[in-house]
Amino acid sequence: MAYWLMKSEPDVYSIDDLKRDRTEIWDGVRNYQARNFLTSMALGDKAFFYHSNTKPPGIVGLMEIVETNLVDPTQFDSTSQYYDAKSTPETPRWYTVKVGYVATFERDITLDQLRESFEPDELWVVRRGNRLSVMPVEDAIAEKLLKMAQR
DNA sequence: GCCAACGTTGGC
DNA sequence: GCCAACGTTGGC
Repeated sequence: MAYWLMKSEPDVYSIDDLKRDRTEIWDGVRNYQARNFLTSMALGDKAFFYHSNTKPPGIVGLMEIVETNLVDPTQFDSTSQYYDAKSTPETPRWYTVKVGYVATFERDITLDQLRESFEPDELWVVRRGNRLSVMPVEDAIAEKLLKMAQR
C-alpha cells in the first residue's frame, strides 16, 4: 500500500465536502506528471488531503483510493472549466481515481509545520515553487505525518 | 493583489 | 528544436 498527497482548494472542494459525500471522483487534474501519479495508484492506497490556497495551507485529513483508472468525465463536458477539446472518448487524455473519506485530523498539519519537520527532498510539498497537485509520500514520511496529526 | 515558479503553446 | 510569450498555481 502506498501513500500519496493530493491538493485541493477548500473553496472548491474541502475535506468537509468529502466527509459529506463519502466518496468522490478526483476530477480536474490537468498536469501530466500528476496524471501519471493518479494512474499508478492502487486500490487501498491512502492519500493525505492537502488544503491549498487557504490560511493556513496544510494537511487536514486522510483518504483512501476506492476506484482506479477512471476516465475523468469533465474533459468531455464543454460546460466544465476542465473541458479539454483535444481529448476524445476513444483516446482520453485525463484519468483519475475515486477517493473515499477516511478521517479528518484532530490537528491540521500546517505548511509551516511541514517545513519545520521535513526536508524538501523528503516531501515534495515543501519544495520551493512546487505546484504539483498529486505526489507520492514515502512510507516513513507518511508514518511521521500520521503521528503529527494525533493529539 | 502580487509575484515567483514553471508548464504549455506556438512562431520560426 | 528553440525559446519568448503566456497562463496557472499557490504562498504570502
